[in-house]
Amino acid sequence: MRQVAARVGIESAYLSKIERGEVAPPSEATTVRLAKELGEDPDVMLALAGKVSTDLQAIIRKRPRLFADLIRQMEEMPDEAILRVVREVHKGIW
Amino acid sequence: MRQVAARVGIESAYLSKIERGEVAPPSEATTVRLAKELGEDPDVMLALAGKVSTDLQAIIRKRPRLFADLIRQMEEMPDEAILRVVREVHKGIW
DNA sequence: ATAGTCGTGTCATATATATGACACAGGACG
DNA sequence: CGTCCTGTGTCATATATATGACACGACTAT
Repeated sequence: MRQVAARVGIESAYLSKIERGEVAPPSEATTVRLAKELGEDPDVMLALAGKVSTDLQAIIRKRPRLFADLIRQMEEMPDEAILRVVREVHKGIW
Repeated sequence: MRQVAARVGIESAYLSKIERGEVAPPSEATTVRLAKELGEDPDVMLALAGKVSTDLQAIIRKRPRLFADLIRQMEEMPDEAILRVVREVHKGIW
């Protein structure tokens, strides 16, 4: 634990508390470094920490109405359907 | 100003500072109440305040990878293309 | 047994976030 | 001219956020 903490750049005591949920989840930067160290997806890790990465937020804020509508509409769609959209979009069909 | 402030539930002095950017943008709740009072779109208002509404964030956090990919891919798409997706999705094609 | 390692409890902040309270200077208005 | 309203400057917090420092009891390996 001390080694992971050192690599992440935080105190081991702090890491211990984080793991056991004794303290609030760490800042975005710390969470991301931790995710990398543990080989986890940063976005997933941030979600577990109850956060959404600021770069995603920045994208949304550039066109709030558009993205707000899109995301709210997709709330109830099954994963599979969203994945299709992602792939279609990726192929540059739009 | 005092009337708007009163309806929004904040001090007029505070509202004054908010308008002139002398203080950081208010909390999400206050920003939304202000938006409603001024007849603005809450999502747009929040965007101006540098925020993204927590309900959108909650939707994203439920499926972080999916939405993270989707949003990042749409970053460079023109408004029009995103609008098409929104409408298609709305029609229940997916 | 003892020295080192491990996770963890306790205490202390430092910085940000979000807002209230109050008083005051300038102009409008009767 | 005095009153009243308007926006604003100053000061004060209260609560959250994010983390460090240190010491201690349990265990492990020599």
